[in-house]
Amino acid sequence: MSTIKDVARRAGVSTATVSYVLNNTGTVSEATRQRVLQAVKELGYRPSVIARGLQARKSRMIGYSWRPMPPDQFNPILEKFIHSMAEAAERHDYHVLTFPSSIPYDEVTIYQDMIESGRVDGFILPHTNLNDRRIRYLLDVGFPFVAFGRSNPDWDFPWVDVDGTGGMRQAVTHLLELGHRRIACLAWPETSLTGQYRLEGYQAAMVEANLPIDPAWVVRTENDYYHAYQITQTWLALPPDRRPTAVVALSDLMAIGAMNAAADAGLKVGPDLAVVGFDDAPITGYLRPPLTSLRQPIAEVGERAVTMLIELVRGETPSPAQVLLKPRLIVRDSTRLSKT
Amino acid sequence: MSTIKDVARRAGVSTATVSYVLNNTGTVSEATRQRVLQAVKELGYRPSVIARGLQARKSRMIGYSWRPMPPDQFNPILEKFIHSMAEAAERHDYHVLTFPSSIPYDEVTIYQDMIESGRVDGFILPHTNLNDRRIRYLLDVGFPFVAFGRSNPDWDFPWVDVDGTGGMRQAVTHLLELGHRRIACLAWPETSLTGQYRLEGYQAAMVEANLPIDPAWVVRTENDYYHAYQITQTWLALPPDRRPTAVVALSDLMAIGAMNAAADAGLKVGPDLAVVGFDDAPITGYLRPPLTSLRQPIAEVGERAVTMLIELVRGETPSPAQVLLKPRLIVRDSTRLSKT
DNA sequence: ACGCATAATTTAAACGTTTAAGTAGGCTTG
DNA sequence: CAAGCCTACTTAAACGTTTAAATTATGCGT
Repeated sequence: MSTIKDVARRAGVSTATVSYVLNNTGTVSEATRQRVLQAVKELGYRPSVIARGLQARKSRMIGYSWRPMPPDQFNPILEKFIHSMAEAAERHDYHVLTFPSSIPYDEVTIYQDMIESGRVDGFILPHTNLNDRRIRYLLDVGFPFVAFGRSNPDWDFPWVDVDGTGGMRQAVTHLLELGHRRIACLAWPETSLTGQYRLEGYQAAMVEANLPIDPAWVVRTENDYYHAYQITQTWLALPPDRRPTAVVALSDLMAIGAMNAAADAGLKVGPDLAVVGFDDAPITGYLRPPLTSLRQPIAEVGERAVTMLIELVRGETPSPAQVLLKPRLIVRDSTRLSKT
Repeated sequence: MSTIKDVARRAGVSTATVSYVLNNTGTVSEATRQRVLQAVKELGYRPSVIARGLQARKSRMIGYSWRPMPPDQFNPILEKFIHSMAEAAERHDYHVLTFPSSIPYDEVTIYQDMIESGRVDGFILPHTNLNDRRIRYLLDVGFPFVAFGRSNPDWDFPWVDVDGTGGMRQAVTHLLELGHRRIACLAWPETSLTGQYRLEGYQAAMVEANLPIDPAWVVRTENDYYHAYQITQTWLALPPDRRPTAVVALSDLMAIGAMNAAADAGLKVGPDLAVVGFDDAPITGYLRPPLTSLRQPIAEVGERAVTMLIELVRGETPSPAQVLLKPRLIVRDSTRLSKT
């Protein structure tokens, strides 16, 4: 593996000149520039990113850590997200370092480790929440990061998020147009900010349509298939005038629970009970019936987050520093009335 | 951020001594050792991994690139795999660098880039095949890697793989025990080595049971839902004495295609047509009926591959250099005879 | 008290870059 | 034609470690 010294020797110049040519800095005559480039080509020289990193005190690495899913759940967005981040990063000669957030550790320790050892120049933070300790820590130490998700309104930090409120509003509006009036919502615990935004969208759409929300129609639970299944069962057991004809779920996993509960009760999902999910996981289209769901623009989230982060690392101020993207409702048979 | 010089100054020693203490090399008196450690603690000093990397000409990074899935398909193992690799790596102070294998590029170029810029010390290679150009290249340049999957038998390189042959044999044996005699197989094109191994397991189990394989029962196709759906339809249209009563698929995605084709034909999956998948994706348990599938020990694959790779990077020779792990058949209702 | 072996520590070079500061030489300018 | 100014380079220090080699301190046997 050849170094800048080898190139300099072969081109008959100093290493400084080579460096200037490679970085398009300094003033170099066209003749020497060509000689240097020739030498680079002949030797197949590639600058060492580590040596560059030492000099610049930058690693050109972006750290990304996600919460591992329990084995029976799926992470519908991880692959696309990492992929889009890595691609965007590569365009700027950055790379993505994935590290696990093992449970035993204090959540913040790993981030601290990564910073202090100089492994990464910045972070993308997924799964944010109110009073997120990682955000608080990174703000305190002034280390660059961009969050995928929001947090406390009085914390000023850069984020990209998907508009859960708008998404749920779309979903409910869609159901209203189909004639549904009694719409239930499989929600998340109050501790989830993301869940809160989504729930608000449901509520807002119902209020705007002047429809009452029966308290029984909103149930908060962990993101879990069986909970969703059971809750749907209780809904189906309500008296006819209170029984929901449609369910919007905060995730595809819960939507599947609702679908299966309905099917097991002898109902036809779609005509008898409409179901909408959130995330548009790749399998949704293969379910029976295929599930209507809200597709998040994951690739765009990853791309914009990384772009913003690189600006931050360079000392620039990304503008806008907060980006809210719209999800798109993918309509499938789980919200179609006609019996297929 | 303090450096080794700061520590040396504070402890009243040279930087060399600090380095010896930190790495447990050289001979340092207990008194100075304590003084150094004290200084380290007081300053919150952490060695710069970049500076270390420059000196050692090592990045302590493991590169991992995977083929992105088409949007309508899912990668059932990616999350677990990256997670297990990252955890194993961290135990040895290594980290995982994920990079996309963008289509436009020549497949090998990206690996070359990573090597020549000194980004990574080794690779984990997923999705191997016969005459795999990445393997050939890495062998030629002598760069450390461990493959997840096998390749040409006459190429000697370290790999970890899941025993597809044994897995399919398990699946078929399970079906035989349930009384099935006409078993079909949704296979992959001949170009897929993994597919070849799995298919051989199916064939071997049938032969051992002295059962004839009707040529119509083995259909090779790309890993695709719709193909699987259509092929199953043609099977169901066969005359009763040739119509399969069970289907083993080389992936969950194709198994789902088979299940849906059967359901749409008015058959009950399980009693009327048994279906077995491969991968045990997290959703399989939530399908109707839940899908019997072969679970790959992904976490162990990741862990062992990384351990082997780190040995290689250190110049050691991992033993064994080839590891074949058994998948486990998870039996669910898609292969149960009783009508639920 | 001396020489010697060994233990403890320091010096300085090296890893592969970048870049501030310095230096020639040619060109303009009054 | 000297003073100054570009242009096109080079020199050398710096980034934060490790480590071979050199140096100094310590203890031991006689």
